[in-house]
Amino acid sequence: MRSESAVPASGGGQVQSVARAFSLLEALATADTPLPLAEVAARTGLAVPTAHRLLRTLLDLGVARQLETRDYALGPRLIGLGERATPPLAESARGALIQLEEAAQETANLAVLDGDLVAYVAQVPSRHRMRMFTEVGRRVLPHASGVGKAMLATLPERRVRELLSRTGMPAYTPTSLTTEEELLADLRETRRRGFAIDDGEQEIGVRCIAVAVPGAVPPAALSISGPNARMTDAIVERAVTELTRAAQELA
Amino acid sequence: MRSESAVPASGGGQVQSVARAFSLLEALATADTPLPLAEVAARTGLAVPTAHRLLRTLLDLGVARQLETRDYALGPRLIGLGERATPPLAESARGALIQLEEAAQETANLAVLDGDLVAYVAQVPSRHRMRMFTEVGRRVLPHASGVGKAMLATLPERRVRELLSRTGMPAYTPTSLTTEEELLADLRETRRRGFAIDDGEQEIGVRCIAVAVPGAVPPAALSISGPNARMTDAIVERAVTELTRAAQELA
DNA sequence: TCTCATGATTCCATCATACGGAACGAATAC
DNA sequence: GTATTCGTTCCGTATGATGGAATCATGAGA
Repeated sequence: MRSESAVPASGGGQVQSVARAFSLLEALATADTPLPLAEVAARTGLAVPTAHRLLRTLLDLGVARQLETRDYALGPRLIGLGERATPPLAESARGALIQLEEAAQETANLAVLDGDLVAYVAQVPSRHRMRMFTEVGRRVLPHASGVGKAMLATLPERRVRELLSRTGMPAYTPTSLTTEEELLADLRETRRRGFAIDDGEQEIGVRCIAVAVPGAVPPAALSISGPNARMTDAIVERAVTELTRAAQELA
Repeated sequence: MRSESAVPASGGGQVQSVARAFSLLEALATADTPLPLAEVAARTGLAVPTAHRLLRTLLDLGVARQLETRDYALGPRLIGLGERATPPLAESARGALIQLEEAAQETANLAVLDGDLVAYVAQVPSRHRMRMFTEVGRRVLPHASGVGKAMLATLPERRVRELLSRTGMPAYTPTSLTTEEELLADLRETRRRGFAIDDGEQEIGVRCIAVAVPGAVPPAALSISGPNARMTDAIVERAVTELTRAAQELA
């Protein structure tokens, strides 16, 4: 059996088959249409019989389902799990996110700090055709995202240093901050001005404005993000006002 | 390694560790509070080191998360999966379900036919303290549920017979229908009166009124259910009116 | 209706992988 | 300071996951 790569979609894990199973689910989630077995196998890099056996298990569990065409899709069991995994904050932020998108016409996000990672828990996508793919559930390192920096700015420097020592500061783009001092300076600036800016630090060409929800435990933040061509000063100014108001209301 | 029972929470599967992983998630979902390792292991019947290894994998994948107390809870990754697993119908039915609960003060459900099983995909729980545990994601056999019978009544008898030959007709309570003829008669009656009744056939003491969504593919149905002490004739009459109206609107 | 091709499913020999008892370590209570 | 409880790591074992090859559906094209 090969022990090398094998599970590209999701990160490493401990129990191979479980990691592979979620890799399959992720593939089904990413596709905007149900997929035939061969396609799922190809996308996950699994051997066809292996993918088949895993999918059959997921089918039995109700976590995947199969159409008459034999194509596979996500199953209803995930609905309940997803709902119960949603923090109450996400529910109450729904309205705020809708208003934010309304005001800025750009994607509005809510994220919380989950351990050392930032997890996106709710989103209202921009009405524009060109927008970020929905990233609810995605987790990223805090040092290179608007929401992450907004949250870190609420923590004592000692906690930030500890976190960074565990996560490191990999660069995703040329503008990513990669040293502790750079980041701490940025956080001071964030506290001063009351909001965080991510100018292509996570992904080239994407600008993001974020404000922490005051007093939230675990830390949480709201953001508005879009292509920097559209995120003009005027929009940013408007976004800051709305974000700050929304964050206050949530608190 | 024991090959006997081992995974009580969820149904059988093919790949043991995947079935066990979901058994753990189910345990976390069922608990209304985060659980320590020992407790999760106990509830799933898994050995502590096994549960630990699986949970660590789920942690890495973001499907579970761990609080500072080391207790485990469902992770944010499930939110996105859950959303994408939700059929569009569930989204648009939200308003209708809220109105239904409003009118009857009893739990309102939306279910779809997933293969041979009925899957609950959306719910607005009753305001009463005494009510069904949320069952979004749960799948049951159609012959013994209100929504199931409402859906089956829309299918040609041949299709119903085929389905029954695959699923069988186990009795859950003394009033469960257990023969094909009984069920087919019930379905004819359902078509005649325009709604299905489940009088304690799924669970003793629970009465349920259901109406199919006309023309839905796959078949879908709305229902209102509650303890039969509260599901009086007056409530039922009101429920039927509202359910029928709501089902028309959804179609 | 009969190829043929494509893809899904089942088999099965192989051994890597998941397993869990036991030992160890951390954290809290007493 | 000691005991107790709970979490984590170790590691030998053999089970259960694996994937190449064979078989079986399905649908297209003639």
